[in-house]
Amino acid sequence: MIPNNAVTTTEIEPGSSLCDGDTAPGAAACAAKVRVRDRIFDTACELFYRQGIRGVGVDAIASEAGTNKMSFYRSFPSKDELVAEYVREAARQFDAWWQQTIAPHAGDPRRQAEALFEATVDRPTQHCDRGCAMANVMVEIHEQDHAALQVVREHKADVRQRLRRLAADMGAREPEQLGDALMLLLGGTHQTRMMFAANDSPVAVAACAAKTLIEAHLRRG
Amino acid sequence: MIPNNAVTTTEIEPGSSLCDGDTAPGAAACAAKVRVRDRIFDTACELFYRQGIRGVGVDAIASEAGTNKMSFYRSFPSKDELVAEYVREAARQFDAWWQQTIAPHAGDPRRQAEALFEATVDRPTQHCDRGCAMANVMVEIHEQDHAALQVVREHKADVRQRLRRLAADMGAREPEQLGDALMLLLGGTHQTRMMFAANDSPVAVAACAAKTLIEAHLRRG
DNA sequence: AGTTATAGTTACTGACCGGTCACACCCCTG
DNA sequence: CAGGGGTGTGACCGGTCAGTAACTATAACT
Repeated sequence: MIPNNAVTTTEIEPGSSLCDGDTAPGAAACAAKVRVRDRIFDTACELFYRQGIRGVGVDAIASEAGTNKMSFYRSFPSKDELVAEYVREAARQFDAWWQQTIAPHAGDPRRQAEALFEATVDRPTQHCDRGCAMANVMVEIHEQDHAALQVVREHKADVRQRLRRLAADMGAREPEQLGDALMLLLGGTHQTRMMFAANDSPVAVAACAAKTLIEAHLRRG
Repeated sequence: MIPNNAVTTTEIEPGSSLCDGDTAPGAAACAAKVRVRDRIFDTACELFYRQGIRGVGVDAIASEAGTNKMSFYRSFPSKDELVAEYVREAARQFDAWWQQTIAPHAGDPRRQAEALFEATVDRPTQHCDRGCAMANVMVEIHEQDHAALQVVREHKADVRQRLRRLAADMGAREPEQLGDALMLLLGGTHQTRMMFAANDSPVAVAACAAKTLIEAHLRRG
């Protein structure tokens, strides 16, 4: 219903009389609208992650965001669409994290892969650890044709390709195999983070295990 | 409320006049009760796994089991207790699977560990693949004091210990590290199974990755 | 025959959920 | 000042949920 990055419900074409140009007539109202929508969305993302999709209702989201249900439904056509948007946002954040983690080691794919696992292990425990948001959505939604699930599947396939490419770039003889192994390890790291206290968790060895896998695949490569 | 393996709501002590002895007066009725309770429980386990805890109501469970809600509440004190029992059953089934997979390779812990991963990869896709039942419960329930969650945490800690012991028995120099790495890999395998089609899934390399990790830890051990 | 325990049926409660309607409010703009 | 768009408010609808009550039916045992 709503496009991926919906801004307002009003028409905003280039050259429109609203929300463009420097003086931006109506900019205040438009910004306020955006602010409300974003407030709702940010709140929803946090609640969805912490309490699960089905564990939080639109009423709770709205009131937690300091507004009400009607304002919610003025910004989002349905809860299902909000969930889909939540997953897209999670994918965007993952992409940003990935690029940011990779960047310092440009040209060294092996270090890049290792850095990804190190960053996963050392990930700050800001919000309570609930594992991978995508995977959790996959668990909670059992309607196989839900829009959010398609996003999750695409994202996971994308991550798989990235890891395979990393493996290929570092010169592994069987890059698909190494990439997939790292994929399993990464998924397991996120999943396991959910179940153990941070101070004594198998997660601690994730980076080490990744290095071992990489080393083994390069040794005979 | 109800003990783990509740049989009936009536008093059944040794020497009671009901449901004991060889001729077993009342055995038919007792068996029928057990049958109903088990029918409900089996149905609940399957529905919980396939559609998630929150995705299926007690009414659906009861009618799918060919009975009704009242019979459900005569066998289980609440849905939450049923969920806890479901998790315990999942743990029991996991234990049985583990022992059965381990048994043919008694005395060879390395082969045992490898067999566990091979069995995980080759696990028949009987019911739709929804990953690890325990992990899914962990995702779906956000009340941290829920009885089911404690069972999950204990089970995961138990599996961790088993893998660490396997690693130690096979002579790894750092058994905790290898055991934990295998733990991550195993969790990731279950999680990843959910997201990819069986004919082209990273899951295929799980056993191979496990062997690589073991090999690396034994080589320098 | 009468007792007893188990099971099926219907209807109900109270709470919550997703979603909508109607109306009042406020603030900006013309 | 008048108008209008975005926002807050409360009531409401239809549906689902967990859980309960009361009655009936069916056996089997005494």
